[in-house]
Amino acid sequence: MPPEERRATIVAAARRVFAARGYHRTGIADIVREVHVARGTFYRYFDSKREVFQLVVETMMAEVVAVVRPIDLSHPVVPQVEANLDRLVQAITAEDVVRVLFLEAVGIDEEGDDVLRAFYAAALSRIETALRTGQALGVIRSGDVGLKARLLLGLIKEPVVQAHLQGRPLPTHDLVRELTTLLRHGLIADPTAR
Amino acid sequence: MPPEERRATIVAAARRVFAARGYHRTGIADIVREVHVARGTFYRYFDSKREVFQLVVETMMAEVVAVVRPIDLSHPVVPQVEANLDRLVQAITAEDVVRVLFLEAVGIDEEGDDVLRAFYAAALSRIETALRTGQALGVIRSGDVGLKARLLLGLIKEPVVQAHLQGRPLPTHDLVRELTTLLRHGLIADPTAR
Amino acid sequence: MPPEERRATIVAAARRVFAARGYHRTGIADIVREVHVARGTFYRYFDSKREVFQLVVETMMAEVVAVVRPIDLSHPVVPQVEANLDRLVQAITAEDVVRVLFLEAVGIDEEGDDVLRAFYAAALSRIETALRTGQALGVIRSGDVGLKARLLLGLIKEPVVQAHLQGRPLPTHDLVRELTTLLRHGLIADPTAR
Amino acid sequence: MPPEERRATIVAAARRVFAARGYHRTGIADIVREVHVARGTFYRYFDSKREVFQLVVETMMAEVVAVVRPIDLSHPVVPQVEANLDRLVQAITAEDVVRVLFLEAVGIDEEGDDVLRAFYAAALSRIETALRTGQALGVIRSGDVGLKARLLLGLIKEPVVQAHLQGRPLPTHDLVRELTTLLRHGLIADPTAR
DNA sequence: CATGAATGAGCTTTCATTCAT
DNA sequence: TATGAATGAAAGCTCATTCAT
Repeated sequence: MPPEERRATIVAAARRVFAARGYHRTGIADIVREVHVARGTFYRYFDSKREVFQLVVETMMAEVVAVVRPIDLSHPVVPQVEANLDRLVQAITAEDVVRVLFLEAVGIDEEGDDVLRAFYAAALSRIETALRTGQALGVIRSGDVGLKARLLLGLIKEPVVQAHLQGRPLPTHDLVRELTTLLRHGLIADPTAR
Repeated sequence: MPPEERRATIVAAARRVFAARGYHRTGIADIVREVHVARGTFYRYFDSKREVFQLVVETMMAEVVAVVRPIDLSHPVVPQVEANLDRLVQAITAEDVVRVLFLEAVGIDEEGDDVLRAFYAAALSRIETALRTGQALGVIRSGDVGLKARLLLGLIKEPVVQAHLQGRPLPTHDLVRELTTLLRHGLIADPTAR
Repeated sequence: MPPEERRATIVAAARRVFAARGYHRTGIADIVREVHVARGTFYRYFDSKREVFQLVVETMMAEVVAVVRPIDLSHPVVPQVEANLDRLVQAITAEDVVRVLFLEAVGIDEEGDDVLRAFYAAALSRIETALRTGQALGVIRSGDVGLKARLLLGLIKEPVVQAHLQGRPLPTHDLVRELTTLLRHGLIADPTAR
Repeated sequence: MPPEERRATIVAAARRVFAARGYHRTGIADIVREVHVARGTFYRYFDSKREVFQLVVETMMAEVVAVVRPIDLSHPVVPQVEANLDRLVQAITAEDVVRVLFLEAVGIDEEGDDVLRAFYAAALSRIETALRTGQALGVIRSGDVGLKARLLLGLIKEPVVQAHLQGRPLPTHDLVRELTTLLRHGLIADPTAR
């Protein structure tokens, strides 16, 4: 098996195990058992447990980010935003993403927290930019975009996390509908326009 | 030092250490060093590290819950809700509460997750009841209260968590204002009427 | 409660607990719980767990020894020997004596082993003296009394220990009868016939 | 070093240490120091201290049992019995066997006691069968074989244990001779004379 | 390059003993 | 004298990481 492929296999296995058991309860033993590879082999591809975990986390971050497409202002904006929202919820609803990215990735160590911080900073900054654009276009209520961005983040993240915790499936479309309704009549500048 | 006081001292120290280092990076050694007490003394008061942690978590849950007062429908509702919100945000903004309750308490073990699940279930159920009352009074938009409750939870939790992660202070009043604005024009049945 | 009485109460409790749980599984906590006395009080009367245990052991040794009465050669010997045997078996059949003296007292530490050694040395020496007297009287087969004494000891101890281990009661009189028959005639039915 | 060999080395070391210091005074540290192996290595091969100890005990039991060969009734019985006796005494005279099997194995925990019980039950049952055969052949005195078996056990075990306790060597052949004499004729010189 | 046995620091927990009250 | 809270050494065990084969 070519190195890159082996490496990928290990990451995939690690992802599965981390998602199933969490970071702390996962041992290298669990990962190598899953890949059918010896312990030593694992350490040929990664320096530490921390490293694979970080890789898994960053892969997930990339996946989530990739799903959000830039808004093309020369086309109707709302459907694009809704499609983004839909894909985003879809992406973060995946069992392993919720568990690893939202529940396990936090508090491992300083370095891990840095990466997490950077991820959320980037996400928030992107939302803020979008909001500012919206304000300039007069479709987003004026005011502090920083707070608005964080509120938006919570609107998306929390239902997903709660559904995971309670072990119930989350109907993506219902969530998006409820969410957009909330946004339209609360965040949209001129609700009477509808 | 009377037993109850000593016990409280240990819990307090544990709370500080867990908040500073997280559950997994905290050793009994850290806790007893903080209280200036011998290892054995810790185990006179608690059966295990898990037990103190759970106690700290449940104490925090109680603190958070205690802050939310029942709404008296014979008085104006909005100020009461806003006061509740204000106190709630205040309570969960505390550094140690964010870290321990929102970031560390998750995924320790099955029993811990059960407690957490129960906590959120109770919180959501309380929010849902309030929403249903609001719907009956015609001040809350109709529709699934379950999803609405989760959205509300996210609106409150996420800004707090983000502020903690980014290490920035959260201006409670700004948050509450922003939040109520969002709620008024999004969740309130007929914004034009007001 | 006068000191001597208290001391005795503690020893008695210790004896019960040691008999029930063995030396290693017994904690000072178990003993003081049994006497309804504080830990500190225990240490006012004894220097260590080892010390009470040793006291219990030595008490038992004394009890066992006390039961064996000197043979009066001016009276018929056999009934006296049989009465001694009977009392001896009775004494060591007591649940606590078997457990503590025969099973737990061994291997605690060098000092404890010394006491045990001395006990058995005294017992064996007493048996040897009796055997020698018997030989002089022509009622005991000639030969090494050392070995004979050890064989005799085993004849008495082992059935008691086995009954304890298997949790079955030991019919004292049957044992003594079987034992005296063996001593009188051996186990082999008709040696001359072979 | 091949795993089986390493495992065996550890068991051998454990056996030595348990024999020298007893179960309770032996730490994993003592064992691994003896094998020149790290603590972790020990736990690669055994789940716990209890487990190796049990293995050592059961190995000894097997060794002792293996030494006793079935009697072939088509050949002279007495020499076969005496050879068995000789080998048996030889086997249990080994310093480590006496200490571990006879003195330390008792009272560790319920499971250990079960194994011990089973061992003695099997041994006694084997002796009883032999005695019954002997009775059928008319060479063993009639009467309860249960008690007789326990007496026999004591005749063999006790001299060995005593020799160990007193730190004196036990002349196997003398013991066997004395023992067979006792079995043949009893201890009393001339019972009919009285 | 792959293996898996070996490592050892570090963890939680126990418990005989001490000592201030 | 009696108390029981406090002590801390030491135990058994885990697991991320290393390294000889």
